[in-house]
Amino acid sequence: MPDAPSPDPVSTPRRRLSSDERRAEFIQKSIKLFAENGFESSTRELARRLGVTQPLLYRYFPSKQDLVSAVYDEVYVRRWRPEWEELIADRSRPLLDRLVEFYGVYTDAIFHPDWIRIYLYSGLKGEEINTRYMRVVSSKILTPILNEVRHELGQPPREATADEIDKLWVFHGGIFYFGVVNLVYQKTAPDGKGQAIAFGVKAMIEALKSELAEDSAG
Amino acid sequence: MPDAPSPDPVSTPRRRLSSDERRAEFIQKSIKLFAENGFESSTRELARRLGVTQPLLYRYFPSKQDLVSAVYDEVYVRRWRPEWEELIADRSRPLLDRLVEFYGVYTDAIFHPDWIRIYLYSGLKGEEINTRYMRVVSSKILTPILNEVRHELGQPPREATADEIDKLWVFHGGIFYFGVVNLVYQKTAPDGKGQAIAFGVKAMIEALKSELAEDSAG
DNA sequence: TTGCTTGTTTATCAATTGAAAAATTACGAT
DNA sequence: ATCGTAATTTTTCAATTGATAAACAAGCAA
Repeated sequence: MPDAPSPDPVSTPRRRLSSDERRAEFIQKSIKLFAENGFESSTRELARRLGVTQPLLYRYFPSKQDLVSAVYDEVYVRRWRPEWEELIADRSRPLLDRLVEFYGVYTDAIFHPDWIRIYLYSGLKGEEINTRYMRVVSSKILTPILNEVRHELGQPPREATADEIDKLWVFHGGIFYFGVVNLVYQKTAPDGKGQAIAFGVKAMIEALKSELAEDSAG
Repeated sequence: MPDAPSPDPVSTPRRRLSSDERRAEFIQKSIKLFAENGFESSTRELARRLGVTQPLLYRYFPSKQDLVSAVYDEVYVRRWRPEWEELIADRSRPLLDRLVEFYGVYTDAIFHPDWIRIYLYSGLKGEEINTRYMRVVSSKILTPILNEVRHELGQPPREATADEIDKLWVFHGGIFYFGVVNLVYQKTAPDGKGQAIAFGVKAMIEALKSELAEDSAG
């Protein structure tokens, strides 16, 4: 007995795609499927959603793990925008403005069920790419923000301490977790996103300024 | 061919436990296993870790899902301390002190790989108990904190708006996510926990006060 | 039309899974 | 010492899984 009843032969007279198109379809549908059900989702369910038989997958990916890696690449690497770093460091604008705008566009990129869920699933799996991503956040977002706050205080840039980075994780994580809560509560339109970001950024800048000023005074 | 080589007959001369003890053992080992590998962990792996055969599980739990439910009960329900709510509301002490202490003991309870990972796994599964837990956090932690901040400003208590709760989620989530980051980075001893909490609480109180004062002025 | 390349399906495997039924054996009560 | 209850194991299923090999067919080139 074959595994799948195969696609409806009437509505789908067996279409044939180019190698590149089919591969891209596999990756896109995988993102949806893995985001929904985790990486233990079966290759048969994936094939079913594509209207294709399961062994076809192995024409494009030597193993399921290779498909997972392709998904990681699409989600983690391809969605990062290098201009984010420039936005944070643009001293022609007030810091508050910059950060509010940065978190606006950053969350526009990552506050999607796909992204957040794949991020969490891969983190729980202990995937190296997840750790790597967090180091990128630390070096390309958190450290630059800290530098900008220092600059506002007229302090010279210096190596960030572990405690300082921890504080920035509390702030950054607060905004991220706000996205998670919205997801869990199924708020389809995150109306409060803007004000939540503004609140977080303001609170962080003020608290950090007062701590950094304290340090240099003591 | 039997599935498991069964426990070493030398070191383990086949011990026999009471019904209650065995059941408790199943639950405790399940927490570890599910936290490590997710709820798709096999019942055979669980039995192997207990030094017991797999079908024994079904003497104690009608199905794997029943075991999962028992784990949820242990993690979500049994670890909650009702005295936390009193701690937050104890107006004989300064609010900052109360909140720093509360988040100290609260994170002592939940900043463990077991708890955090089971929380995340169950959240991704969309389990109802996870949503329920978040509502408890909202009503028993976030709303009370908001009330206390209002009281400090001499404002009368009133129903919290969705935006206000969102702001408190940003703060609370920041502290929670700090725990997640520590877990991912494998920091066995979360040294910076205390200062991260102090930073978060201070930042939140200040930012919230200034926003609430603004509102009542405008 | 013919033929070839390659996208796709069919058929099949071995391993793993949750679960049921029946046989066994530890151990406390008598 | 014997007996019976209940804890535990043995045996076995059917379903699902990732993966392979071979057959098939769509569509382009000659």
